[in-house]
Amino acid sequence: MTLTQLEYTLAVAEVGNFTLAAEKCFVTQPTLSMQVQKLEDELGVKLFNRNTKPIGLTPIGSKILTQAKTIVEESKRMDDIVSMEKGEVKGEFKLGIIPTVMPTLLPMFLNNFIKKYPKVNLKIEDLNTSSIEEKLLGGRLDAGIAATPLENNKLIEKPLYYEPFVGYIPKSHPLSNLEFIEPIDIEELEILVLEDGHCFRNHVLKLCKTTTISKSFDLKSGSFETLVNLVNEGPWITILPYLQTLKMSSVDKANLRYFKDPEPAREISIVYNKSQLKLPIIEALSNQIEGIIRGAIKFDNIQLVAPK
Amino acid sequence: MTLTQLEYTLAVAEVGNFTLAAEKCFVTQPTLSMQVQKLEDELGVKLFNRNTKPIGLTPIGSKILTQAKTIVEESKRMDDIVSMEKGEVKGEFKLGIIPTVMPTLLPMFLNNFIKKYPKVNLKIEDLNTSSIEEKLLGGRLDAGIAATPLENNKLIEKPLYYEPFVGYIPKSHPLSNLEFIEPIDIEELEILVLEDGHCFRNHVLKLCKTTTISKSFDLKSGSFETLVNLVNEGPWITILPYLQTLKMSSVDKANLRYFKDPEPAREISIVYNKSQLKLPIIEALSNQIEGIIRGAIKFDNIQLVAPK
DNA sequence: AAATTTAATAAGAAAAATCTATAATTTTAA
DNA sequence: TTAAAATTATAGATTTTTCTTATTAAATTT
Repeated sequence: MTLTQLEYTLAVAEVGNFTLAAEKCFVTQPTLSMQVQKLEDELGVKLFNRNTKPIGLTPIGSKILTQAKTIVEESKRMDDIVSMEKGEVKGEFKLGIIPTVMPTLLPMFLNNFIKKYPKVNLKIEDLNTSSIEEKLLGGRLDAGIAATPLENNKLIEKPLYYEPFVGYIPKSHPLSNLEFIEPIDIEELEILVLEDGHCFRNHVLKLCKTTTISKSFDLKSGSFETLVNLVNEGPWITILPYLQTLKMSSVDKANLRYFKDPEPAREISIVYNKSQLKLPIIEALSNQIEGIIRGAIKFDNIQLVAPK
Repeated sequence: MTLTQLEYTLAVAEVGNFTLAAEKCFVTQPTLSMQVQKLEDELGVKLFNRNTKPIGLTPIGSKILTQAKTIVEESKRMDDIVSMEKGEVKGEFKLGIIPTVMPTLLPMFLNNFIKKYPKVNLKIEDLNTSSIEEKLLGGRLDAGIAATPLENNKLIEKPLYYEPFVGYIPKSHPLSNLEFIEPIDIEELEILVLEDGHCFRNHVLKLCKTTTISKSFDLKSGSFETLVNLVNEGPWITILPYLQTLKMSSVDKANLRYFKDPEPAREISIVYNKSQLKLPIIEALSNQIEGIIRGAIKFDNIQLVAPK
């Protein structure tokens, strides 16, 4: 049994086809077929059922493949251990980012990061907070960027920045006359928030000290753009995270009303597993983001709002 | 990186010497040296410090070797999965047995077992109950034989037999006149028990409803033989497990006094991890033991004494 | 039923793992 | 301190394994 055999076998199980699997492994189809056969011979069991359309696993095959997966995964960690110890910033890095941070933060650092660390193979995915926690614990994610504190003692949080909340209030609304707003000004009925599942929704609801939103309609949107457009057309207001307001048109910007000091804000952190593998990449990433944010957010006096 | 390279490297770390490691791996020394070098080259780090007398690991080497160990261990499980699924009784099997069971039980089944299942490579170790639990959870043991219930919900217990307790009372002692004894007859001061750490000690103390033994001397012995010899010479009595009494001399046997129905007894079980790998071996082993015990212990009416 | 896709087989080429022989180095002992 | 012994590294030959190309066989699609 060799690691190569296990990798080839996993590829077949994944794509359900010997020819494609061979491509994926950068070898010819006979090579891959023979290695899979050798493994089957050595173990003395058929792993695949070659008769079905996408090639299927035999019952014992699926148990063996599960084990093969853990062996291959453990063997891939070897490189991480070396990079870790050498302090090298390289290798695959799976990063999850919550949707209310992704569109504003990612463009700010991605380009520079991949130029500065070309050996890092970033895999970015948008995930809500609970998926991030779950995948981090399962080792299917190397780090996440989320609103904190999470109060999960199996994960490490390193705060990156504090992002103030900003009110978006159209001219037609009475609050528009105020120079600075306060949480107490806002009534639950008039505020539009993101659909359930976004922690930013919780932030806003918490800020306004209300637990349920009962309106004459039900809004399911995950985009701040939709919210802003709706607010422009109706009798409502909404609350945005600061970074979201930077790229707005100057017309929309006129509708922004900042909170009175101390400004309510959310804490955005990079979150990772206690195993601490890939620490060099995590540090490179967080330093880069912190550097960029220092130029974008001037935070003097903020009041933290928890996401949970 | 290949599994072979990892195995060779682990062997060097274990024996601290390339030449011996090569022998252990059934290859020549240059072969092993070159493979270790290839691994070092591929990872880009020196794993061993060749200058020290027994070859030592570099700091990064020791981290890599830890990972190598888990990879190799996981890959060895592959065969177990196959045997498991095929129901084959073969492969390495690490069994821990508590010291108060080992000397009586082992001779009863070992010879027959290795004849009947020559493909099983039994590794037997005497371990106290807590070591068994710990090693089972850590995967360093495949099964244990111990007094139960353990009340550990991460382990599975399968009772093998119930072993009554028997009093050993010299003629000089007043209790010697009774045909059957009862727990209530026994005073804590007159009973000799095994040293701390043996669960049989707990059994006996529990039976006699006493928690501490305060004597004019302190006995540290793990052997029933010592106990019996002491009892023969002094004003004390002791309690033995039934199987221990079978091979006694007829002189000593005359000092045995059985308990009145229901006889107090301990439960001896085979204990194993929930992962249930190696179930075929576990079943073969427990069937064999049960079969043999059926002939040795006729248990009618017993009263279970817990070990904890 | 013909064409296409997909997996298995065969035979040779390339790569690798291993061996024997030997050199270099370190350790031990005189 | 030097000679002998033990241990590791290197070199070249040999065997084994892996991989490729070419082809066959089987299954699926048209």
